[in-house]
Amino acid sequence: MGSTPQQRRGNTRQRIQDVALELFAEQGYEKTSLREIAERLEVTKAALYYHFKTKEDILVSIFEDLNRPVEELLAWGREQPRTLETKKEILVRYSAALGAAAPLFRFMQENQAAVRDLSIGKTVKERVMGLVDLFMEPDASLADQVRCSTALFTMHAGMFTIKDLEGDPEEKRKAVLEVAFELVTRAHGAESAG
Amino acid sequence: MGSTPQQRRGNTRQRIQDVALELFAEQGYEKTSLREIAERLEVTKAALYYHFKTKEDILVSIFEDLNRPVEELLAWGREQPRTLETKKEILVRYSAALGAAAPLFRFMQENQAAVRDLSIGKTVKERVMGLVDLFMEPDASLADQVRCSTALFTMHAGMFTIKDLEGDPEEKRKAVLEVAFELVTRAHGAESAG
Amino acid sequence: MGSTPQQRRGNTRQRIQDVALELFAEQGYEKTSLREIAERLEVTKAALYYHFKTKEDILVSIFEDLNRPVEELLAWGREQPRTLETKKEILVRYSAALGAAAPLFRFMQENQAAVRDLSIGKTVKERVMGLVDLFMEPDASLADQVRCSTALFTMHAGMFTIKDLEGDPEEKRKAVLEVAFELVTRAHGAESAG
Amino acid sequence: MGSTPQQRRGNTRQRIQDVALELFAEQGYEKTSLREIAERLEVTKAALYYHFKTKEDILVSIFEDLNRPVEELLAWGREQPRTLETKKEILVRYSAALGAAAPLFRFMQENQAAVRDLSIGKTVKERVMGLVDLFMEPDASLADQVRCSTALFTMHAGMFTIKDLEGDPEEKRKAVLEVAFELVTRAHGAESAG
DNA sequence: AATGAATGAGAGTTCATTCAT
DNA sequence: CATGAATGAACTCTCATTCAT
Repeated sequence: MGSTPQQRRGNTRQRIQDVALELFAEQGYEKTSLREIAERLEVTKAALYYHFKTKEDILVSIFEDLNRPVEELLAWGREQPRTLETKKEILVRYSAALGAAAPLFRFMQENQAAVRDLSIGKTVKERVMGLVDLFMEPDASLADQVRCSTALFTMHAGMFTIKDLEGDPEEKRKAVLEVAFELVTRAHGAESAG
Repeated sequence: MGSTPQQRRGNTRQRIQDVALELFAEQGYEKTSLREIAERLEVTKAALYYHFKTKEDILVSIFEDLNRPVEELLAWGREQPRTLETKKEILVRYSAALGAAAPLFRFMQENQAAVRDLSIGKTVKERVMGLVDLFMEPDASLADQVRCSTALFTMHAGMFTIKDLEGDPEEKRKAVLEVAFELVTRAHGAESAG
Repeated sequence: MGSTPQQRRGNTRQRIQDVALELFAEQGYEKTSLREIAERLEVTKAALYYHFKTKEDILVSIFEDLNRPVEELLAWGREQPRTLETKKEILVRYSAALGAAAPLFRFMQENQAAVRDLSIGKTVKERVMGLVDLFMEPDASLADQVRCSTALFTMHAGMFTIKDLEGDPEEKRKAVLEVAFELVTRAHGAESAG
Repeated sequence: MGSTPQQRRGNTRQRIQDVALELFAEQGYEKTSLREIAERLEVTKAALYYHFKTKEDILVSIFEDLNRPVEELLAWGREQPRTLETKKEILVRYSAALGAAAPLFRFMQENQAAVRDLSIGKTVKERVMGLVDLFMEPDASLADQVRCSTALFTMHAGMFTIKDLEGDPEEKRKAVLEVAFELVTRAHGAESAG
């Protein structure tokens, strides 16, 4: 059963993306060869090149597809009032976005050096900085800036560091969110109170 | 005068490590070739093999040298009473250790996928988990476990994420420590108070 | 209005030949890929295969079309008396034939190695030798043989070497013809006078 | 007894150049693969890359070695008085230079398109134009310019076109020279007489 | 303490070509 | 009249590694 050659027709592009992301996340970008991807799909390397211009292009296409929700979140966040409620809502939504594209974000977390040198590097950096900006008050102290960065980072780390902790995944996600809330709340309160 | 060939004699091993670490941190482990290292040192690739058995061995030797303080910190921490004071002292010392070997830790942070597959991967993971254990109370809640992980992670992130923030490096280090303190304190207080 | 898809209908074959020749002349036969040809025509590679059996077949078809006048000139020449007047007339007609299919002859001049290995190679060589034979007296001295070859070659060279010289193209063509006349005349005179 | 591996040591670079030139001249630059060169030498492709940076670099190195006499001839020619005697002497010397590096010049003649796109293309063109300049009087008529170009071109053609004519090679070389003399003499006389 | 010469394996990429639709 | 999808073979080039000297 499964996927006969006939059934596969027309979704090869998608299947390449799926397998590639799986392998990129598992082994890293550099260590994953196109031969490996092709073999796992039972097509030839040349078939990959029918669908994508380069190896990098495979990653770019994955990124563009899966990163869109984050992009939208960023746009949404920029139009909201800078309240604590908004910030919490952003964290909740971000957590959902990360969960929905976990392999991609795990990959980016674990291959920062590789990603930095790729064409998506610039975008990734801008996205992260854009999000941190949504949490940060204009005149935030250094410690508060660290708190906001850390809040975001905690969630990224939650993708894979925390996965070694035992416990129900959903509860872990909540725990991560709780700590992120805490950090952002503190950073928020400090300014509005000060 | 700089370093004439004569002066260099006998410290080639050290120079290889320095250049290798620099390049590993800059470009990643996989993307750095032995040719590149050799060229920058103006020796041949074969010379590298006189001093090190393999490419991986170069990294291992760097890691063994620069990770020693962390190893010692871990040993020390395990003999201390599990007080909040101890935990804070560990954070202070860890911060110093990270600062002293910044390129290595930046490298490990940005190349987690590569490191994981190398022989040092297991050790690195144990080291991190060992440190987190020093902060964690035996019956800590999930949220507290996240707090402790995050405290450590905040410091790693401080190596490179925070470097984009403006401000005096020393003050940034303090700000990072402050947030880490906060997280560990909360995790500590929750248990002893509960 | 240019060439809308509708207008293009039915002359795709011709358009392929045009674009292919243009690229072959520009970049050489080997360096020109079918992908490139197809892209420039905004059709798929498979479309090329609807009209031509192979890449080589494209070139063959171009050659067969554009070389016909030379073929006819050769046949005509063979039926004429071997006078100096005839020889000059052949040169004049050959010059016109070259001018009318300049890109093809430039291509052949600049890609002799490639042409030689293709199926047209044999024909091309026979054509050139056939023409030289029309100039050459049966018992011509070696120097006269060289003169006749050179006369023809001068005209080929005129396609592209001389194009770096400044001056009106039409005048250059005449200058080339003049020199070719000279060479053929000398070779002719030597024999008839000797 | 032929070339045992021991005997080969130390002249591999030279042998690569020899075999490469042979194949380039035989089949063209593009159609000659590094695999082919390596196989004929019974070394691996990687060995070629120990001695040369790229495929193109192999050709460049051959060109630099074998083109030197032409370079020197050009320099010499520029310091001589612009007499007919000088021009003839240049032709004689050029003929010798071409004969000494026949495979290279045959290659360049038959692969003009490929050569043009390579890094040596510019140099080749300058060399030819430089030589033609040595023959050309400043105010030469178009026909005389063609004569001078043709004189040079005749010699290049002599490398391979004329090789189909029967006769002793040395006598053919003389015949070619004779025709070249004639062309240059006419171009020279026209000006000094005019 | 180091080099020169080489290798085997494999990388990413491109090519002309095929064929069911 | 043409496309979409794919292939097999080949390409140039780079890599970590070896070893006699």
